[in-house]
Amino acid sequence: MQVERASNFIHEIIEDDIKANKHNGIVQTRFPPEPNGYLHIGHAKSICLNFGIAQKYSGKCNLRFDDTNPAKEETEYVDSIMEDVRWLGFNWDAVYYASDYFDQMYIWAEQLILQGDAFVDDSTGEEIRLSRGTLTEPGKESPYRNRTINENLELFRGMRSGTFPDSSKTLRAKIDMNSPNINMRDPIMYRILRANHHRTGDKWCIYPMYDWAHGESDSIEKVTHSICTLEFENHRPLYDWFLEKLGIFHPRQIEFARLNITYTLMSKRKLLELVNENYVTGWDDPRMPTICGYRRRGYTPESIRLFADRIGVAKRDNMIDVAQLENCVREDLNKSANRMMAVLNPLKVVIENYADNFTENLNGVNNPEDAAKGSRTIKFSKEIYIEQDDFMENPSKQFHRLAPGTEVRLRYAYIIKCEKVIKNEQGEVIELRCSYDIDTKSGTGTSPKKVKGTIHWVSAEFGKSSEVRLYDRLFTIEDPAGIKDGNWRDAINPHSLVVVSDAKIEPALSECVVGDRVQFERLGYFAVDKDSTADKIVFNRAVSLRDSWAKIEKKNK
RNA sequence: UGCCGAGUCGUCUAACGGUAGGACAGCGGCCUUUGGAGCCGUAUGCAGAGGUUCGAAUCCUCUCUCGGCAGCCA
Repeated sequence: MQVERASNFIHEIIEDDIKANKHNGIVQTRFPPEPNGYLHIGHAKSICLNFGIAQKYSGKCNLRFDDTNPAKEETEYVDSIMEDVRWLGFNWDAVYYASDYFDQMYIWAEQLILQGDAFVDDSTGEEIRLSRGTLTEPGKESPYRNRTINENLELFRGMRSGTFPDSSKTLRAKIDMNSPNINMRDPIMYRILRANHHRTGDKWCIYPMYDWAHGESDSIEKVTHSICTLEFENHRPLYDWFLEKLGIFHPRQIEFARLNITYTLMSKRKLLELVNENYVTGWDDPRMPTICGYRRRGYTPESIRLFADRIGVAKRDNMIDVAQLENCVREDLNKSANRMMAVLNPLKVVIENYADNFTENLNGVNNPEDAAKGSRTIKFSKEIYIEQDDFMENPSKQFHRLAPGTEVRLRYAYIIKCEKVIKNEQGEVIELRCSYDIDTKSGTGTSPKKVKGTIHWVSAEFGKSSEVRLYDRLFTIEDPAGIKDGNWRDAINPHSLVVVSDAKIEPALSECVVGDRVQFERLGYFAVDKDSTADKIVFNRAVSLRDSWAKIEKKNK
């Protein structure tokens, strides 16, 4: 799909730079995830932005794992991140790891020590916290701040070689404890931490902090535009300070507002908790806002890219209506998904005047939006299932479906009339007896008869059984992250998953394979889940169709 | 209370001193063998107050509101 990229303030900056021949007109970006969790749709926004810029301006975009904290990072996450970026449809120019640069960073750290711009601090974590000051009060200088260059160098080498216990010392940039920007109050560059790193193993016992690693990694990669989210805005002075002190290639950091979606949580930490506390079945649970969750649910990469394009990029905080995302999914799937028939809540219908043991082959169009998708044969028989919702014993005037004595068209088949309603002892409707009009067969064009409604159905004889999982928003309130008093867990929607264990599907549907996406006519878009077995295929509802009847019903209440 | 940043329809997003436009959501209608899709129409917005200007969402001043920052996380 051709995604037209709307212009935004970052594109403008880049276009100005190109015009000014900055960096000889070269554009280099990067997507820098920390491999400590799965990617979510917020990352997708960033991925589309960074890779999209590379495409638009004939530049390059790297994938770089920001793996400076071995305590949290795992190879499992690295693998999933690469899979998700590829699935979204992007190819990186190179894969790098911040850990690839540990040696270079170490050399640069010694350079700063030599320049008198960094020192080894023996203060404890508590002491550092206390001396940092507050938002309104300046900090106090560490008593170790004025060590000699040689002493600092010796101690720092000791830190690296494992002479000192974990957390007993840090390397700090020597900047300004009075700075109104707390990030500039002698920020920590290295901490001593004996942890096995997913790539460097036990080679290092000191690890660089984000601020000390990020800009330097960008610089090594000659990133021209280092795009990150708003919470790093206050870090930019420090980002620039390091690069200036080092005198190395200086990328420009640009911040944009991260994505928020209604009824959705977007923090990796909270998503991890949802997984660990079994509120969902895993990172790829179709209710999760993760890339793999959406993938499993049936969303397409195109739909997510379209969404990223539609929502734009700016600096103001935002809360995107989840309907916006769902609309993108519908828009894409409407074009690409084949139509099939499935009945979620079956109500048996016996067509009394239809011959016993007779069947007919009907023709169903696979996709009215795409003639190339062809058609299929659907078998019709005397006993069928229709949707319980498509029958109403005492209908309102606006109800266009089946009711006692009324007529409705069966999609691709005949017009039937409800002759008799059969109920059980509890008074529930369990079966309908209908008659069909042989002159109304679909496609013949011979019948002058018009009916207002057309409903879907599945042959009782030829249909198959299926499990269908209906997903709804995971949270009951628009901004679960914004809950002040109380727990976001309280806002979890207890009905976010409804399992239909015995849905009836037309035979062609049972031939679908995992990942296939189809439209169940009049119901929504569904995707075959990986839990499917040879005996039972499982469908996930990606998104329902727009339901104007539901709207009418709602209004009448 | 310090610093940084942001305020445009309900929600997003455009406008670069010259008619406030688009998308989603809403509403009304058309069409329809999916109450789908599509099509048409429609309401709602420049945080406030001053100023500069022939003309301000845009430039200036003040005010208000919201967000971020006090991890050896990123």
